Amino acid sequence: MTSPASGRPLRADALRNRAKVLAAAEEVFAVQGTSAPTEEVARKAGVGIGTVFRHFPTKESLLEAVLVALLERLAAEARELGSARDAGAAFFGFFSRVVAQAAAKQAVTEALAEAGIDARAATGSAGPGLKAALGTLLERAQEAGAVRADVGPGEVMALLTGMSYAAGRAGARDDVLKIAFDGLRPRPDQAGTTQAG
Amino acid sequence: MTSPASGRPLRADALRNRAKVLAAAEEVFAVQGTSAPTEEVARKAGVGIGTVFRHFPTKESLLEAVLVALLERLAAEARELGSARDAGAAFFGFFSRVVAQAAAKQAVTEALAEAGIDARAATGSAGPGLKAALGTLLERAQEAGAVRADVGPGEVMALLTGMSYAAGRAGARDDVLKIAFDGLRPRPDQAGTTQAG
DNA sequence: CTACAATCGGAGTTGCTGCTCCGTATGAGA
DNA sequence: TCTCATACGGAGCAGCAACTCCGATTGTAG
Repeated sequence: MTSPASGRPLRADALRNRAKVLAAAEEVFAVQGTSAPTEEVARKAGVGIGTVFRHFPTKESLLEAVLVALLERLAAEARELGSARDAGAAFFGFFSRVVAQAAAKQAVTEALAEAGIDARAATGSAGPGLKAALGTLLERAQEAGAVRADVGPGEVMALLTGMSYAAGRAGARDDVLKIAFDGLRPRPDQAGTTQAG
Repeated sequence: MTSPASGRPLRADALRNRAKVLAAAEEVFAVQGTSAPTEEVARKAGVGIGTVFRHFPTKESLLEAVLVALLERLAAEARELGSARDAGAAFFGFFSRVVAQAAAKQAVTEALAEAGIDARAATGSAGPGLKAALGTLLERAQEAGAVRADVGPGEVMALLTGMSYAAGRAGARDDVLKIAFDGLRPRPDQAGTTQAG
């Protein structure tokens, strides 16, 4: 996505501006939330509004580009951890890192929420990417006996999304994560004593 | 809050309209989100916009009234369960019910998130009310041995908020709750094997 | 260096939404 | 029933933010 769908490559300055806009958007949306005005992004990037809208024809497309970038970065991180020695530590560590990022950047939580809604066209490619990478991490952790066997990637994504939201809004980061992690670990004794109604 | 702060009571029709507006607002915000236009609320209530703004001088005050109502209803429900025979079932059941409501009404999640941020002036009275009622439920469940002893109301509120968000956005309601509940139960063996960094 | 197409900047347009204002309608006390 | 303060309705105002347009600028091929 560094050249237009049609024909020739972007001019050098256009490419530079595109990157500046994307970086500025990420920061602005992280700090002020995704409802921040587009003009703010333009100002931060040091370009005119027209330039922002030329590269991203709607605000939604700009937002999507930012979310996709965030998701891809997370997915890449997850993939790197896929070959770690301690699968349990890799899984829980990644989980923690995502939540920590979400606490700092509200946009991360939104990205996760959108990624969870698979049928969604937006972030369509990056969402599954993260989910797949997370799935690998999860499987290895389960094989290593660090995570209970009866949970799938979908539940982990949902839990991750929820914890990210809680970390950003309510306080108590680590204490709540501790509860979630204990819930994810294998239960030593009884197999299923759950009343969820 | 059924009569104006100043002097005499509301006229009968005014009282009726106030209730209609509040009910309509709750439904509209639940279905369309809290950014739904005020005019939509007026339409649903069958009154003019002027009437909405007379009873609630700003949109924020209308939203606050809705959230307070939701929180108070939840708090009342929690208080009723406070004397149930099975303290564990009462606690987990209440938790489930709140999450189920949040899945249906986006506004509930927002109410919880605001209630979690204590210093907030809005919903200032209802937030602590829910937290206190939840705290009682939690304590009794802990005394009954149904919930681990090392968690407080703050963590439970945060977990509740996160689960509510996840229920509304990502799928997987019961499965994720099951994980959270297992995390809340006492661990039979080791006391604290948690790596949260 | 020149020519020109690609790109830029930002004032202006458009549409939406919170909120106000005031003429009209109505509940309630006398 | 009569009176009038209370309350109503909804057109209109104000501000904001997404998006467009075009004259000015700039990268780059020849």
